Amino acid sequence: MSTKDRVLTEATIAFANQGVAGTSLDALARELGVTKQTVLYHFSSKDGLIAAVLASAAEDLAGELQRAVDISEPGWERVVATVRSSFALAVRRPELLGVLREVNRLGSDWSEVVLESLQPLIDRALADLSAGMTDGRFRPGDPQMVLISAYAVVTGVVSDGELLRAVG
Amino acid sequence: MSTKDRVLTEATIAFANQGVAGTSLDALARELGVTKQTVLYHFSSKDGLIAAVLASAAEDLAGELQRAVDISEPGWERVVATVRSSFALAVRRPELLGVLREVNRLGSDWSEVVLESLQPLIDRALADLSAGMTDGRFRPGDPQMVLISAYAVVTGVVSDGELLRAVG
DNA sequence: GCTTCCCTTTACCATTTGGTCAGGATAGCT
DNA sequence: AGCTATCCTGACCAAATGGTAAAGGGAAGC
Repeated sequence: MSTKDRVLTEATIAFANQGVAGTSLDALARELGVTKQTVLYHFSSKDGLIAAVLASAAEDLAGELQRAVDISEPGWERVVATVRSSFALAVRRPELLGVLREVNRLGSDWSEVVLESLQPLIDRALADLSAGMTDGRFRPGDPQMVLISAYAVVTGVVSDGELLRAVG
Repeated sequence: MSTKDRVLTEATIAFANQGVAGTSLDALARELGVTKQTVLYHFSSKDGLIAAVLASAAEDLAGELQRAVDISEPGWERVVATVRSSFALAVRRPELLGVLREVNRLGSDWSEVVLESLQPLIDRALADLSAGMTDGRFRPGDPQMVLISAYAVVTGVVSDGELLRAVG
């Protein structure tokens, strides 16, 4: 793996675990066994690195979810497949969801980078849920609330480890 | 309100919004119209401030939830009252849940400070859920998973504003 | 051989960080 | 009046922060 890619993946993990503000370029570089200037060579600034991390994380996330949608039939089966795949992804690559959460405190300028990849998936999920509810395949309810709850539960289970311990 | 209390409440909000690492003592003091040394006078170090914020937030949270539990009858009514009160609290003082989330990246040393106040409530909720499930008042399921999901949804709805916008 | 391009490092820099130390203001007590 | 305790600030510090400038090293092309 190229140094640039190693920086990207390590930065994603660090941003998810310690937060963007809690991750210094020095610490990140040290973790990789390079100097901070190497990081700044590949990503011209910390903001540049953030943008790259967000874009790649969103793309990965969207890609994996899209695959789960594509291999399943519409209806309930697709819902199950998507949820199952989301949990599997959350276990395999928790940093993707961690980084997604970090977007909230970076502000709306940054969220655009992420939503560019995710918005189509969100819209499609809402449409599918809505359709399934009207023709009686799903229990009626607010599709937006269902989606938000699903997202919150998945990310919560994978990201809120400390509080999870308290519950058991 | 005393300066010390003002620092505490402002620090809670700042920690919840920008994260602990993203909140400098200088910025916090500037927000309050005092100098950093004033902050360090009341809380001898940043770690001391963190500890105070966590303790007070956990206590507030536990107190408000406890009240909701106490004024309602056991059973389904209590579940509804607790959920309703949680949402109301999350809207009124979102920083309490934000700070709770921040504990996850501070590490297990810090979570002890928080859990000291919250563990009794968690245990009681688990016991009540479990009892209600066995005697048929609630739909059977995993009490721990129910509690975690409820927590995740409430905090997610209140803290993940940016992603919420994408859903609508 | 030499040059060129890509990658990485060493050497700096200005600013910000958490934190210390020595005061100063103000109120209450004797 | 003096004295003390409480609260707050200015000056300062070492370390860490994001970032720049220059230079070395190695492989490929000529």
